[in-house]
Amino acid sequence: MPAAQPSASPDDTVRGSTPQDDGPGASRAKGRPRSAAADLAILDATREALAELGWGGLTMGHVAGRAGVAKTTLYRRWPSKNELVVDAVASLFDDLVMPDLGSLRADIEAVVGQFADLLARPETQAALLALFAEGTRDPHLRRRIREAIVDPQKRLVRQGRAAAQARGELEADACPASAHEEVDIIFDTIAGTVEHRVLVSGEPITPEWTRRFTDLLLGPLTSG
Amino acid sequence: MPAAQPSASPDDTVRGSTPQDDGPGASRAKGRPRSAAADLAILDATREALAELGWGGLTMGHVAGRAGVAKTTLYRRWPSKNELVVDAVASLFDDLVMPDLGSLRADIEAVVGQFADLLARPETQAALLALFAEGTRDPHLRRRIREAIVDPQKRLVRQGRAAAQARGELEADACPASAHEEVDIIFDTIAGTVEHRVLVSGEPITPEWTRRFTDLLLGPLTSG
DNA sequence: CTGCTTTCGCTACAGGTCGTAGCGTAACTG
DNA sequence: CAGTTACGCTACGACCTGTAGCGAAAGCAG
Repeated sequence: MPAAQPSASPDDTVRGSTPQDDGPGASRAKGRPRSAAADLAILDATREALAELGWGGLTMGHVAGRAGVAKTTLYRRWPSKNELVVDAVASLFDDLVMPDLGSLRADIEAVVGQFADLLARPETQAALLALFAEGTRDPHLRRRIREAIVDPQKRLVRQGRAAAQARGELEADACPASAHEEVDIIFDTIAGTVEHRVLVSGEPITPEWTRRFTDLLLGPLTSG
Repeated sequence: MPAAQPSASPDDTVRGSTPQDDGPGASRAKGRPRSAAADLAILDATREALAELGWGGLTMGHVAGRAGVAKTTLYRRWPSKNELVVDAVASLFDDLVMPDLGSLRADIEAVVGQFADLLARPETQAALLALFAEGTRDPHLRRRIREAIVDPQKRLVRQGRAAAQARGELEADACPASAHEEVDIIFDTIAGTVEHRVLVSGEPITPEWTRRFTDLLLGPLTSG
């Protein structure tokens, strides 16, 4: 087990979505630069392998071969399979958008539908729960997952609430702290429920199901 | 609690949790019987190893050594790590009970609290999401997980609804099919949300959070 | 008691993955 | 040009998997 920093690499990539995300002014232009094409090839190969072979079938050697890179090149950028998959999957979640369709119900149903479609993709299915599982044992990885995948999507809840408040469907926030808690609860509820329905129960998200689930969410929001 | 039954039935099936569940008509009681003590030792060792080393650190060889059994004995009963862990973890979920505290709100909050406590245990944390992840790629395993772990807990929702209906807090079910869908939605919502909060967001289930989450659930249930 | 059957613990094995090290070469900078 | 870094390749020890073979043990039928 990698007890300590395994990478003596000069840049410890513990942040943004791209491994060689050299910050502004980070004068990293001394030797041969890392190939950006290799990054894309590796991330693409990771998503493909994820969809084809699943989490358990994905190996660093396979990804390297498929991407046309040496295995050592892979390890030079990502210290482990977990971190690699976080970056490979994170971008998929950026396609989610808050549509603003004119009513809170329509907005919720639209977002639930988008999330269901995302969870129907084999890459996502193979990676998401496995990453979450690894994250329960590795606080650093969990933080990375939250920063790259989970937390950015909370914008959807905030945008939806703001739109509904502008329409008068929801009251304005009493205090910021309470609003923050509310956003967290709504987010955990939508994300957790849809994930459980699709990935654990293994049953599809139908329009009928979405309608009933939205009924559940809308009750307290609209009544008080 | 498989008390050593000296009776004729050598295979006291505990809801199919017995390893390598030979179907009906399987010839038994011919040669040397399998050691029941070994089963218990293996399942205990599995839970211990899960808590100590996590899902990734758990290996068949390690479990065998810790249980004082040969590795071949382990493979003779469970074909893979996944199936072993299903059985090792399933029993933990049987402790959940529906208390019937006199109000639907109190009942929900109590069950959420129990589930949160269960998810706080390291064995559960290490195993649950990893099993779910494996289940997304293996329909047979997913079915086993549902039968052994997930579906049995839906009784809690049914019992809670029945008690609330007896109290007059909820209307009687219109039609059985609709009631079944309702139970599924409630279950996926409670299980998924609490799991997401604890295992993904990594934040604790406080009484305050439980109260707000119950508000969310209670809205539509009580209003109609 | 004597076979028959099955399980048990042990050892060994081939196959695969991990993560690292070493090498010579390629690319880019000052 | 020298200096620095990335690259592809090969090889390696360590580990886990799942199976096979062996002799011994534990039951049951006669």
